[in-house]
Amino acid sequence: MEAVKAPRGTRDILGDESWKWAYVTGICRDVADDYGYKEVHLPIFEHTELFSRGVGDTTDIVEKEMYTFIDKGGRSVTLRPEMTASMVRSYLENEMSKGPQPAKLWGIGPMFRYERPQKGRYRQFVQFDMEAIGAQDALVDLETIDFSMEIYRRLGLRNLQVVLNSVGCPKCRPVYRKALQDFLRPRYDELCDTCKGRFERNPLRILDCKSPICKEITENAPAVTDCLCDECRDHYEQLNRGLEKIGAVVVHDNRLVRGLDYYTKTAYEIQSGDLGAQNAVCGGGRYDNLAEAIGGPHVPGVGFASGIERVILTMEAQGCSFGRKPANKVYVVAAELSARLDAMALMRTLRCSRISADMDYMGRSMKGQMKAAGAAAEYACIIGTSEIEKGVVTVKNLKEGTQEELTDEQLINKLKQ
RNA sequence: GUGAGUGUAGCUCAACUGGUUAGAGUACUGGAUUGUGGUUCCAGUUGUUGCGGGUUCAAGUCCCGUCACUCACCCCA
Repeated sequence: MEAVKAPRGTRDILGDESWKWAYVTGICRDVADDYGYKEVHLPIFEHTELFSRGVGDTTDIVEKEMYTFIDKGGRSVTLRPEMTASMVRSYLENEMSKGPQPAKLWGIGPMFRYERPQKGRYRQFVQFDMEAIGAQDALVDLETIDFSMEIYRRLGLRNLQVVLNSVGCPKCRPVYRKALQDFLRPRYDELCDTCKGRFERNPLRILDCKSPICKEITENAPAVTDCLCDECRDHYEQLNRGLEKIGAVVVHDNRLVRGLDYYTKTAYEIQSGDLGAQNAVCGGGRYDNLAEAIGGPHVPGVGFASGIERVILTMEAQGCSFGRKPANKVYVVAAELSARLDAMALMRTLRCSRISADMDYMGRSMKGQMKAAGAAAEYACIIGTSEIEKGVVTVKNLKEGTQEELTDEQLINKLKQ
């Protein structure tokens, strides 16, 4: 019988890689602390309704990418495809509006989307997510973008492009929508099949179409930013002034349309030139109508999500540092089989002093143990009958090849430094 | 969901147009060196050629199916 394998689009992150994850998520955590955001732990599955109403039931995510199932109580639940809807749900449910505003939250964890895997795209993937809920000031949009850029700056990433757009609000979007439809109508027949379908349902997405014909047709289409209402225009201008003030370089792209319905006003993406087709390392924006969509009062919010796999892929492509790879300080070598219990005791002493140590459990020869020591540790601590008699341990510096005899106490003092 | 490419040892890859018992490097284990690794030398272990079926005297090689991986479309982090 064939052994069971991990499901498609999932993968195991093993010891040769997991330390990189600890480094990256540690930096995300540091930045969140410095920006005054608090960590939250939210459920990995939610009522399906949260996403169909929040993300939008005509979006690809909800229409064809969700892991939805009926639980034993007959409820339809869904493995979260993104975190923002849960964040807003949590804000409402925990009455965070009664606390300091905006509520500044962050979280990290796995998301699930049923898609065909490719480079930088998995069915289970990890996102770092931050949200500022309860404020409509453009300064918060600015902080959001700045926050994301600061993470990548600290990680040492280069060649990133911040792509910015405003997608308007319920007041101006219908105006733009109509302007766009009027513009496209004369050449409707030439649009690709998917865009014909988008024409009524979500014409903004046509701007994002990669088919050459559609690209050509939309080339001179009216821009969203030309149709913004006064409020949205002000907001966008304030944000741009702020970005200029902090020296952020952004690219304006009127075609940037996010695939989630809840975005209003600010929409942005940070793209990496060192990924494949899935080049967005971060995506976010404002979602002033999300709270209402899921049955709450009007509560504005902004935030972004960043895909950790993609960040790590980009860092690897750019040769960025991941800090120090964890390695044992000491490998304890038992010169004879009879000394293994003493080796074990020494190892325990070291570990209790927070000196990382390991030893052989395979009954290997001394030579074999030394070889393992050389591959895994800075020092070899050799213990055998002569050491036991003298009450010492032979300590060998494996890089320099020097060695000396030390008591346990001397050894700990030496290695503690 | 669509398209293309790839599946041979733990890893990286060989095996001419189908032709003997599927090889090499690396890794691993032991030895040379009976208490000392990273260099060298010697020896040894490692395989359902992804899986299932078909064609053939003969299949790692050709055909069909299936699964997985990779890349792209789509979508997005």
